[in-house]
Amino acid sequence: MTIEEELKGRFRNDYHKGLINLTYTARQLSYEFFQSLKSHNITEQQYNVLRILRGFRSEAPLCIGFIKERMLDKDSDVSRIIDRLYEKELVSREENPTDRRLKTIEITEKGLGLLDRLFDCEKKADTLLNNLSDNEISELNALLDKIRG
Amino acid sequence: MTIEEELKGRFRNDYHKGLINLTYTARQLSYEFFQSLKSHNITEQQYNVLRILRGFRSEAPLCIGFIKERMLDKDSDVSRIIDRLYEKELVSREENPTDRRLKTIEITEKGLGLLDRLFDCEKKADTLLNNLSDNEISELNALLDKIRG
DNA sequence: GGATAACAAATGTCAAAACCTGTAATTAAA
DNA sequence: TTTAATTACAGGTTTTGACATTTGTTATCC
Repeated sequence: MTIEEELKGRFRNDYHKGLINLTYTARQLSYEFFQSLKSHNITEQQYNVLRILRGFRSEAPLCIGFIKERMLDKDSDVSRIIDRLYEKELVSREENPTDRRLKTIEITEKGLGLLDRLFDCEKKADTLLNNLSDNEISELNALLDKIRG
Repeated sequence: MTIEEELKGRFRNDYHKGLINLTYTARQLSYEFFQSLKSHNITEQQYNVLRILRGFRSEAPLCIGFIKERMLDKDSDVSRIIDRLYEKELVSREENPTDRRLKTIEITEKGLGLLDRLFDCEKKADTLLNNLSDNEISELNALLDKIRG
């Protein structure tokens, strides 16, 4: 395994190793999932926007700035990502009547359907952590929560 | 913290949460580091290639395919990333005399110097895990190693 | 009320990169 | 020798990040 090669004994300390280890493990695990997005004709950023739109539906109406704040990459060009989702009819976009500077973005039924079809891919991704026991998973989550403070 | 909002109680199970938690935490941590690359006029992928070139110098000569295998994104267009590094004189590129299908890529002194200057950024990144004690870091590394099998 | 600032989104422009297809050169295998 | 496989690279499209500017709208100040 090529990651292992590089992870072998090249670290200043455990903290250094921890950071690299975290990065590599996370990317390795999500790689397969992100690959599966391709066959559904959707990109990683477009998926992230859809996920945000679904996850925060209870806080509607959602505007572009709200989505932007929640993207991991703060400089992402959400206006144009929405453009592409709109063309695929995965989101709707309307003027907010109470503040016409804002646009109200919603995930459509078609968008929800796509996320549902991706659910199988997501579930398969869960099994990537099967090497850990229930206790170990809880430990991992506790440690990660603590990292973020 | 917006990640926290989204991490709140929307998971099928701890394994699901573990995967998302891992992904988000890793991206959050590396975000700052990759931002610092910008001021050094180098992109994330270009940094990854340079790091591979330095890390595996003992296994020279390194060809493009070798680098490609070790990139986290297996579909990355290493030929053209090398093009850009070559233009900046951060790598050299020569024909491999024993197999002329291959190109021998090496990091230059200028490239090594750039990585050295990035060392401060890397050290600063180590401190991102300071919320964890020595013991907790060891635990984390052990868990991550176990995930990858 | 009217000028002005603040704001949200869209738009323009460029570079980096993923992705796809294909091709040329070279080597390996039949 | 002919055929197949390998390796790098080129052309082209699309997405995205990065940064600046513009447009329309709302809020604020006098």
